[in-house]
Amino acid sequence: MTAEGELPEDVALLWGLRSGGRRGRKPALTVEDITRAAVRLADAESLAAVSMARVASELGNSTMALYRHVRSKDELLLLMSDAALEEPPTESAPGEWREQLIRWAHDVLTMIRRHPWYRDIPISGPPAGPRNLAWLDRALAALAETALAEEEKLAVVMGLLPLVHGQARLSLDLSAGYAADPESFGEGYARSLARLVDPLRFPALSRVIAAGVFGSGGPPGVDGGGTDRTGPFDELDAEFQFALTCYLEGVAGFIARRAAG
Amino acid sequence: MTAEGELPEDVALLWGLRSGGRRGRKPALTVEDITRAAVRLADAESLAAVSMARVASELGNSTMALYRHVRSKDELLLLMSDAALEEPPTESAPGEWREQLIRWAHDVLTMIRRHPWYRDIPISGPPAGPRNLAWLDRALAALAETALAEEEKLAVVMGLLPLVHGQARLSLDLSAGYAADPESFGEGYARSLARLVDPLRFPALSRVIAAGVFGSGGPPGVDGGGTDRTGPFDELDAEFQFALTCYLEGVAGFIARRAAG
DNA sequence: CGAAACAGCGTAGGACATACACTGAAAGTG
DNA sequence: CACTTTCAGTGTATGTCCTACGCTGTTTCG
Repeated sequence: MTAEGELPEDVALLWGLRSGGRRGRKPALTVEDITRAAVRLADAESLAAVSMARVASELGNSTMALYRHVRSKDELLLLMSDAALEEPPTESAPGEWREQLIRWAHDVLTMIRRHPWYRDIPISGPPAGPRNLAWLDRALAALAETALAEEEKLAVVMGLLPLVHGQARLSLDLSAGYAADPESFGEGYARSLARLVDPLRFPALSRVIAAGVFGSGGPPGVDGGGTDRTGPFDELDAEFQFALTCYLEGVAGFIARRAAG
Repeated sequence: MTAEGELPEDVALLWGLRSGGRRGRKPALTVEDITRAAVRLADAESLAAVSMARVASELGNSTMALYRHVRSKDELLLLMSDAALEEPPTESAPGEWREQLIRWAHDVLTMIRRHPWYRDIPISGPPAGPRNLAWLDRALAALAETALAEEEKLAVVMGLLPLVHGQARLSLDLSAGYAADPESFGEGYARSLARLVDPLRFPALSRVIAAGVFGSGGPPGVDGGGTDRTGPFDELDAEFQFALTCYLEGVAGFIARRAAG
């Protein structure tokens, strides 16, 4: 498609622009096939289940066949990280910038929750994959009508990103922990804390414990840790909602100041 | 110390309350030794370098000796995650709640940066380790004088946490990526983007690119990816500062409303 | 002095990523 | 059609990892 000029290897791979000669045996595998199989595996089990051998056998090929299409497992992970992001909705979202960003953050969050392994893939560089950039674009588009400079729009989005990712990671880790050992949450957890936390050493914390905050509302609502996780994350979602609202209120103040001065 | 009653295994381990008989051969290794050695290894190289074999040989023992003190590698990781957190400063911080929380967030951030592997350890449950709770206590203490209910104080802190952790992860991942391949940042990155990003498909994004935002201020300032990373993280720190300010401004509004109503 | 309890060690099994040399198929060239 | 080049997929081997299991030798209690 576009000339492949001098693009970095990784970027070319992400955009499907690996040159590829036209002589020799016809490939039976494509990069897309491999990525899809890996994503399916990760969705069904976990990122740990994604080994080159498993992916290859899932495709009915030998392990080493994959290395013709992918330089290393890290490259495969890179591909997976872009494939996990589904195409963002194209119709422009309704509402002013704040509602749009809230919507965006929730979309990202539920998307990550559909692919819980996403959080375990290390980010090795700035966003470069097509889907990743599509989501970035959508967030920036929400701020298009505001009085912010382009650089400031980016800063707002880049501030939002860790909030969403951090929230996703926290809630998913806790869900996984809860699924693995429900005993360490709720009641039992509260009792352990009460026993261990010395009111002299941890005054503020023990006041919170004494208020019984930890007792009832245990961990996030989890449907069982299965493959498709659309269940209620009410408790933590409320926290996320709160944090998001606070952040955006701060941004609103910033925008108002920009518009005025 | 405190009776070990019915504490969960993990919690007992974290608080150093593993029973341990007094008969038999004297232990040459303690859990603390093992944890310290593992942390030292992770600091010096990476979390991937922390294998049971490496840790054991670092201590001049055989691999399997460690399993007398630790049930699995996951338990060791759990111990490491609490050990990475240094004891928070005990003198109560000056200033009102907002300054204190900013200070707290920066302390946490620099602490994580001193132990970059911290972000790779999966969180398997609610905070239970002594140091972890100490930091939680300090954050809650900052809000002690405010008009918030105990539950709301916790919500404010729990909202702050993903922000800090997400920021830490993002900035460290990017630093690592930059150290591994500086070409994919700055100039080259901007040029790749300009070539790949179709203004029709990504209108908002290409406006940002056209504004030259990506060109100059590339990645975080990194001193080389070595062991001790106290170098300037200026670029991303500014972004973090911005996000933090926005969040806390929202919290301030919330507190004001609580105090009024 | 037994006997029980306990720390550390050696081995072995199963999993992993991947380097390397190989086989055989497709496409171009004469 | 024959021959060569280029490339896809395979098999083997190396070095790493975690950890289950059984053993040896030491310490302390009855």
